Amino acid sequence: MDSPATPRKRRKDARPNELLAAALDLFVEKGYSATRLEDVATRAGASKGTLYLYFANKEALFKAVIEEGIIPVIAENETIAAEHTGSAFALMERLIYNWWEKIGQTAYSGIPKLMVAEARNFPELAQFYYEKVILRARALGTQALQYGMRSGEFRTVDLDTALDVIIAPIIMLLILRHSLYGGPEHGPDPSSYLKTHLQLLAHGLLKLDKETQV
Amino acid sequence: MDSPATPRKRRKDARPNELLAAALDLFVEKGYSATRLEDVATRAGASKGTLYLYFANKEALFKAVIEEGIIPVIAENETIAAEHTGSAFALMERLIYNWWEKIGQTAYSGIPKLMVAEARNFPELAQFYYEKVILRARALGTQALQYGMRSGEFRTVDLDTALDVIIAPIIMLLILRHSLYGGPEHGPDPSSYLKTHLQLLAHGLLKLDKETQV
Amino acid sequence: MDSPATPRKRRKDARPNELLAAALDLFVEKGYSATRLEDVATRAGASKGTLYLYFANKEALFKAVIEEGIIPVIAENETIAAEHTGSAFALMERLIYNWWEKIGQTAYSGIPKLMVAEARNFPELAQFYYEKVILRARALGTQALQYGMRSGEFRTVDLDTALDVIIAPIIMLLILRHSLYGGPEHGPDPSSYLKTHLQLLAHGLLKLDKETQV
Amino acid sequence: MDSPATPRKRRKDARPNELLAAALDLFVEKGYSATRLEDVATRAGASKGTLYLYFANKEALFKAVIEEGIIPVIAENETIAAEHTGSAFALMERLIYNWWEKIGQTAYSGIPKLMVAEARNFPELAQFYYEKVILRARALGTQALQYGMRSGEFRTVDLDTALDVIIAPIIMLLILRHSLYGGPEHGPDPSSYLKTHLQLLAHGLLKLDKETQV
DNA sequence: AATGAATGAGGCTTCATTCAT
DNA sequence: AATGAATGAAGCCTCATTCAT
Repeated sequence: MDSPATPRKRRKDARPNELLAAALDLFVEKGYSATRLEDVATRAGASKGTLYLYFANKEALFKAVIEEGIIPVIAENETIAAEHTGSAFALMERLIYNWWEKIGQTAYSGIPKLMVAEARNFPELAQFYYEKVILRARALGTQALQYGMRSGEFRTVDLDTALDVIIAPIIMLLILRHSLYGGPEHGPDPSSYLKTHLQLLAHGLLKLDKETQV
Repeated sequence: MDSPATPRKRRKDARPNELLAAALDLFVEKGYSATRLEDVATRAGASKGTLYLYFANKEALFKAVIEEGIIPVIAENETIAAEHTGSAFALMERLIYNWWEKIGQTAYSGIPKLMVAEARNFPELAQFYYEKVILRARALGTQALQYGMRSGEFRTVDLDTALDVIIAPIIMLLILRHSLYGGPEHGPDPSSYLKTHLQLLAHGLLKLDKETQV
Repeated sequence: MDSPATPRKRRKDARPNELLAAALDLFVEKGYSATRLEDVATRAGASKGTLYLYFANKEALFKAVIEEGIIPVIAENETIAAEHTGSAFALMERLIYNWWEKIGQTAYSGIPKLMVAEARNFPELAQFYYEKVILRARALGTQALQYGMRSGEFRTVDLDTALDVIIAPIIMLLILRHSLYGGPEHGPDPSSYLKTHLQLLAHGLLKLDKETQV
Repeated sequence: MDSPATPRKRRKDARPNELLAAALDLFVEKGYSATRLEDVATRAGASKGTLYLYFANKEALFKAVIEEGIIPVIAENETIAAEHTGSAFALMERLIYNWWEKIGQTAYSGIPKLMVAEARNFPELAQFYYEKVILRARALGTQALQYGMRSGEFRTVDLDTALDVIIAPIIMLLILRHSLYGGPEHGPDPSSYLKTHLQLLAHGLLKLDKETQV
């Protein structure tokens, strides 16, 4: 009944997403600098010129990739945190596992490594990522830590530093899988890595009388 | 007899080191790809041609930087481990602090970030770094963990994964200081960061009855 | 009977003129080469494709602009010359002032500069303009000069050269207003410029005993 | 005895001038925009990259052309004016003829047309040319006119406008030879054109009782 | 041992023109 | 009659590497 849009029209609507998907793949594989826009276009089945119909330049393309793929997950986590009832540690687990599912297990997992790699040479991108992603993500972590400290569930720790130390292994896992270990299929096994990390955290963060929790 | 070399001779011998120092600075600041050999030469007070007298190409220059600066520290840590007497945790601390002193507080601190950033695009470099640096460094960590587990000081953990989780925040600290936080003078404060990390580790790794240790 | 065309019909007929008007504006502002057809279409409220319905290509569009705007003024001046009675100098004044009014005070004033700027790179356009505009305009000037010389009103001068020297400041006025002086609203004041020019001409061309004329 | 520099050295010293000469030719032939730097290099017997050893970019190359070729002539005319003794009209003639000889009869004669053609699209170049060339050249003309008016040799005229009208045919002569007339070898004959212009000027500018002069 | 001039492949971006709808 | 998505050739500029001196 509702005959699908004409092929032509379908194509048009799909193009930006096809380009974004191709861009994500290549940015993750090669990094920002080394990704050639022609390759992005070709992988999306388009020509160089077509890409410029949808994105003003390389930088805009990259920002769009972030905007489409990373920021919605941050927003999701904000909702999770807002609606959470239960222990602070459980909240941290949920935030970490949701992030892992939506970012860590997808091609987006390569973005943090990319940012780390190119931030110094592309301050504009670094600024964008810092404001739109890092600040919002850290705010969530801070929230969870404060919640746990106030409720007496966690020991008292320095917020910023503890957050750094908690986040580091997670980011590092992403980074390793996309750099020295040569592709997400190699490197440490994520699920045991995360379990180990959370276990160490449980022992490290929780007060002694809660030692029995995992 | 032991008369110092003539100034001329001194100069000549110094050239490669001047070039290596300049290369280190620029590699760390810009990354491998974005570092221009002309800038390296200029910073060393030499000409582009001269650089090619001492190093076959960009890759050889980079490998020489690693060879001169990183590998000796690994060797030092191997000696520390071999000669260590005392608790396993104390050994881990010594290894970590020596690494921090010799790498973390020098320009070499930028190398891990660089490797992480460019490994995928320069497999030859990645291979070199993996074999000469990563494998040897991990062997040391494995050693310390095994030692602690055998002696009953540490809980039983999966060696590789635990090592990953232990190393991650240290590497991450280096990485952050050289990327998103825009220079080693920014980012988390290293000493409290490391202290926090070791503290969490102490709680996470040590068996319960040792909980009183720091 | 003479019912006005339907709005639809009106619109349709207006399209080419809207496109020509937009093209004139942009050609004058940017020059031929630097004018983007997409901008022309957009300014006319149409799409790029539509433009190609009415004009085979950029060149055809440009020729149409000339055909619509410049050539009719030449034709007008031919009528003025044919019907003129009075002094030769008065004829020259009328031709110059009519040109000034119809071309110099409109967006068409930018065309001579454009032609001068691009003639070498677009010989086809140069040829067109030379035949359709320059030759016909010069013929009029020649006519007026001959008329004045035959009647004894003007000194004897070399026709072609005198014509060049007479025309030059007028064209130059147009050119300046569209180039270095950055827009028709700047540059020399046209009316005093033209008056000065005609005054110098009067003194230069007229025989001594007519010195009292302006 | 003084053996010539080595061919290599010779080459090196000559390169910038060879490039400037090639650039002048092509800028004059094609205009600024349409000149391809690769063509400039090729014409100078060099490669694209070599050009960038000497000039930072297209703009710098163009400015260097002006700096080398036009500005010295302005300076020369400033000296002529400063040292002139004789009639104001004679000074104007000397300035015009020197300009004609050094600019009008060389490839530099194409520069004014280029500037007129591209000023709007390259404001940076326009600014440069206006300040370094136009203002200085006009100052000279103003000087000569004032001198003649003060001495009673010239009628009283509005300085700026008169200057415009006097300069226009000269610039126009250059322009025509480089645009519609398709090359400096065509167009009006310069010497009779200039003579005619000066003659009209003499009649137009000089007071009546000097009418006998040429 | 040292220089630095020269090269040319490679990447981002623009825009006239085409054509399926 | 109108659209606007798509193409791809072309131009500016960078930089690792070579080599004559």
